[in-house]
Amino acid sequence: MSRAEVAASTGLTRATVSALVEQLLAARLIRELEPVAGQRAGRPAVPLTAALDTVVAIGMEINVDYLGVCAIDMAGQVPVERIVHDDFRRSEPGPVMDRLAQLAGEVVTTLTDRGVAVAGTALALPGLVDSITGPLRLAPNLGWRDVDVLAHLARHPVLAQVPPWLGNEANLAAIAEARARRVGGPASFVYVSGEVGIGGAIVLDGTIFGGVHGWSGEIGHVALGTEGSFDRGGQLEELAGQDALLDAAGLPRTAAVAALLDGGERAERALDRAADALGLALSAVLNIVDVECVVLGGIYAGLAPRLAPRIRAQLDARVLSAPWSALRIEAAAAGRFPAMSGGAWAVLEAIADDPEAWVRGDEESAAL
Amino acid sequence: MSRAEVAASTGLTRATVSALVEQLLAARLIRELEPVAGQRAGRPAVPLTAALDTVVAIGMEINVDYLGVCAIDMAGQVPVERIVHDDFRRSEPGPVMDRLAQLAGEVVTTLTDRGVAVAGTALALPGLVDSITGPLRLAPNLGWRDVDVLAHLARHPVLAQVPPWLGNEANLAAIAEARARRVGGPASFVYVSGEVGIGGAIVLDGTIFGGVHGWSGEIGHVALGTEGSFDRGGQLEELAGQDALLDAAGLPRTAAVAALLDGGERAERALDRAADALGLALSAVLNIVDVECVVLGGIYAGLAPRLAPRIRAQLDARVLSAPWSALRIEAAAAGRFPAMSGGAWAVLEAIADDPEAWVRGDEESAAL
DNA sequence: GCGGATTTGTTGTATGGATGAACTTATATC
DNA sequence: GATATAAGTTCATCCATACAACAAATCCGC
Repeated sequence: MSRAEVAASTGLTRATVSALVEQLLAARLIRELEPVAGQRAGRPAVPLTAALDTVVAIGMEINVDYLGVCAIDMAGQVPVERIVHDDFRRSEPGPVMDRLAQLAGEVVTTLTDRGVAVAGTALALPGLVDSITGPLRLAPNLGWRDVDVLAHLARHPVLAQVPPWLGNEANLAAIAEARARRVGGPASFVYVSGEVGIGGAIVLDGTIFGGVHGWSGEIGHVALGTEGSFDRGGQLEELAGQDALLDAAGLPRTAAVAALLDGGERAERALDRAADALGLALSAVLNIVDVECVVLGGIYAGLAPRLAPRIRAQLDARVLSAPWSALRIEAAAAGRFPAMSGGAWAVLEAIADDPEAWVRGDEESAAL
Repeated sequence: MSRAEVAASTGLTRATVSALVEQLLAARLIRELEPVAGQRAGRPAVPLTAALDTVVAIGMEINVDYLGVCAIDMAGQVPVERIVHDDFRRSEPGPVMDRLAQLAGEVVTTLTDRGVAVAGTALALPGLVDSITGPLRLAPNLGWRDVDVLAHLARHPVLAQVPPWLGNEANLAAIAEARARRVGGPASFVYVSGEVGIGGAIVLDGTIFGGVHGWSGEIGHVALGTEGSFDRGGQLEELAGQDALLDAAGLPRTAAVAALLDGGERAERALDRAADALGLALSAVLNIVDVECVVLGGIYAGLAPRLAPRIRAQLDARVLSAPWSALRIEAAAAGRFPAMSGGAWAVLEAIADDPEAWVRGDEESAAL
């Protein structure tokens, strides 16, 4: 996309676009490629692309059985990725956060030594985070409750410089998914993040729909199967979460989820039941928020072909608008650790949305 | 609110605000009140208010047992309101729309004769409307399906001049409710419209959350009570809709809903069960979209004190974020026929959002 | 191989919406 | 009545963008 194309698609003049591009180049947010003499007559256009490895954001994640840090640049490249596998069920928050901060500190210093500007950091957590700064209210599968993550991480000097944005794991993963799907215009979908817990997020035109506190999309806790009375009835997570699935299939909880696909009759029944439960919960979601696409992420990504038909049957039967909606059920397209890269991407997107603020801030810190 | 206050709260200078106010006054969108010598020293401020009876929008509605037309001006006054009661269950679309058009035509000509500018019209329908122009896909309780409302109404010359925006009854009612609640900043809530059907809408910061087609909020069709299997299970509307409620209470369907409040033991049980069903469905809504307030409208407005405790019990038990959310369950505050006035209000809000476009359009039509 | 057509990017000058400071108007207070 | 205070207006200035002309780099036809 050249200056002239930008001008044509935005309605600004080429002169204006040139001036703006000048600033972005100076800020190292974009770069020029070699002009490629096309088939058309006229002076060849200078293609503009996101800059490579000049400005990065750090994405971090603490999840049930791993923690990790990655960096991504404006071009979406991942110059660094560090993962530590461990079991954090019922863990002590302090030491876990210290390990993360340690890892993140190493990554940040490595990058700044290479002259790369670190624009910001983000941390994905499997629970309810109160705004992007607030405490982690509840992370059921870690066993954490009311943890002031930001205050703890600020004790580490490197992270105090770039205090992380906190976000829900599923919400940030959905951002990564939205990025992966944004070819041909922004996407709208419901993202289902299947892990030990089941999270979710609603994306409209490429933007997360967070709600008042940012706690939208908790589809794992939608009530199902009330058995005729309204007093009982389990939630989706208890029926279709990773542990529930493996238990129902008679497999050990340490088994790979892929084992379900040729796990015999019990596994088949477990998958059918999980798909029905997912379909029922998703029918509620789609009656409430009108989107046309369900994206299955986490453990469901690999199971998507197996689950989709039964999910679709529930949706077709129960979603009022189904006859006029081109409902789609798809496997997630974002890579491994989408929450981590999604968080980093959110930071970079904020810069892309308001490059002026970043340029100003950059000059200020240069002046110090 | 004076020019100086506007300047202070927007960050613009008083000079700029004065210039803009000048235009709005010329367009008759706002008016000046008498300066009131306050307690403060200094020149008294000239209060500015929405103009009265100079620019109006027409709100129309076709519902199951009435149709109507009203006009409201920028100040929210209702200079005209015309209602016709009738039963439109399983009606023929054509004649019903003709009756509405007839009524609307009279209202419009009356107003224009008085020198009032009609900014636009809106029509509320109890069903799925495909965008604000598109056909009415489905109105279950009217028995209408795929009706091209706009084309039919355009056959009436007066309405062809001001083609209506089409909208879902619950969505437009929620707009009226948002307007009634916008004191002290925009409101976020889930609106439940209890009628023969149960509609709903999600409002975030005063804006309807429509989704891809504008079909969000169909909570009447959320599935409940699956009896252990996922194949069966009714929807909320069948359990807590007006007809279901009256049937369960052993009352005739023509009875007033208020009769339930002292309808004996059967009515009590029916109300309990409806409240539980509403609570369960709303728990799904609140897990999926994070808002803190549920507004009960339609028939539920009058029943709110009776229903709220049981609804709240369900929400507290089932909404993951309930412990950190100040959940409120309230009766609707908008007046009678909220969908009608909400539609009209939506038209006026569009003008308030972009007064320049209206001023331009006004000058154009004056030039003709 | 060279002039014309074509498209890109840049360099001016012009303009419209907002700013900021000074000014006028209208009140309260001492 | 003098002074302080606040509201609204006037006017010179600024800044981002538009507009127009130009330079640069390619393709095309003869």
